[in-house]
Amino acid sequence: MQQRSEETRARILGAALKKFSGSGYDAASVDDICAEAGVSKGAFYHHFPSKQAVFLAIFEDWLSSVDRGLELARQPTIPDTLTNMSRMLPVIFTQADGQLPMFLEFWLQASRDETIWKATVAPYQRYLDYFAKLVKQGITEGSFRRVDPQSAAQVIVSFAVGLLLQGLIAPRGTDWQKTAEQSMKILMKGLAK
Amino acid sequence: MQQRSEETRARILGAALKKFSGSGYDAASVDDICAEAGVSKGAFYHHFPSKQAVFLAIFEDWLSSVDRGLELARQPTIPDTLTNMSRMLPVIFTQADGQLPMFLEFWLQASRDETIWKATVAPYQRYLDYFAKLVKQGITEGSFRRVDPQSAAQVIVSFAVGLLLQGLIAPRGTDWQKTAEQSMKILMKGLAK
DNA sequence: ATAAAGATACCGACTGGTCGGTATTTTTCT
DNA sequence: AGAAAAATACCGACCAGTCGGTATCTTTAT
Repeated sequence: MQQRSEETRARILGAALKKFSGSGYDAASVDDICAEAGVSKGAFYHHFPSKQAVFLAIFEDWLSSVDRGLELARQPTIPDTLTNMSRMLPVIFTQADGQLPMFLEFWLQASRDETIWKATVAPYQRYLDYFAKLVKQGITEGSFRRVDPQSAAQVIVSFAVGLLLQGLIAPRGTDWQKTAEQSMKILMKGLAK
Repeated sequence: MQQRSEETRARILGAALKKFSGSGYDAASVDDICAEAGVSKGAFYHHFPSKQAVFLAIFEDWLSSVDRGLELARQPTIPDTLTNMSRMLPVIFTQADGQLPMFLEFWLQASRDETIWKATVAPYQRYLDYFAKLVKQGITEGSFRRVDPQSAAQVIVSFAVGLLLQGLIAPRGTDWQKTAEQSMKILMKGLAK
């Protein structure tokens, strides 16, 4: 069976995640990753056609986990759902820990690399639509006033992304739990009927 | 007179800006920058101690220009001031054009590099305080309800940063003028009395 | 059952090139 | 002349990806 093969592949992915997180995509060399994984360079290129491919694989895993998280946050009413989602942000801060810079770097490359751009824009659009749909539901259920769902979605995504970004360089022990909650309250008030 | 010297320095800065914008900090090599500037490597290292120093110089110039822009946006009332500032965003999109990725990359490095971190966190705090002060003024002037100024400032900054970030990968042809305005309207409503 | 044949997984030295930075020499300016 | 500015040549480290070859597992044929 390809038991060993699969374990090697997993080891490479794990090591790559660790290295990418710690030093960034560029700074993490394939040799580093191989060393971390306890695997030869040959094995690396046997399982993945390129360094970029490894990154893409990690990225897609992460997208799935976010999707799962979003679905898990669903509540009977839209405002409750959004509030619940805002509570996830601090969790992401700590859980994704050093992974944030990595995804930022990925985003960065997306603006320059055709391949990565395609892998990024699609999910981005998906999230935008996702939140637009949520807002629309919020309107029909009577929670929100009749705002433009697209714009509202953009505000929400901007806000989330901005908060994440600030998490990168925020000084010492900022209380993100409180910040996220307070912020979402303001946002919600702006949407509320 | 060190007229020529100053021109060389300016040429290096200009070329560095162009190259950093186009390909990013890492990808833009010192050789590239020198070639673009029509200057030798010796000249480069005569004027700047390192590649990073050049970046820092550019960054500080940029900060100054943002400061100037913010002051220029001031209006009699705080909501008008903020709305006015939101109108600046699309301008930044087009004017800063390819420069955005560069600053994003800078931000990224800030999370890993001690030197850069210091150069980033201070202005970041400054902007946070700046907007907190604006919000506080908005409250005392009676435009805003009694929100927590710190949180409100965080929302504003998050929102701005998030919008900028989205500008990087958004499908071309997005109407940022409208998006920014609509978004700010929602935000304002969330803060309004 | 088992040996031969074939496929898959893995190894690590090596390539061709890039990079930031330095040491040394030449030009320019006062 | 002599100092500042600029040009050139060079260094050592590093890096993504390649390649010839080996080990290990799976399939096939007797």
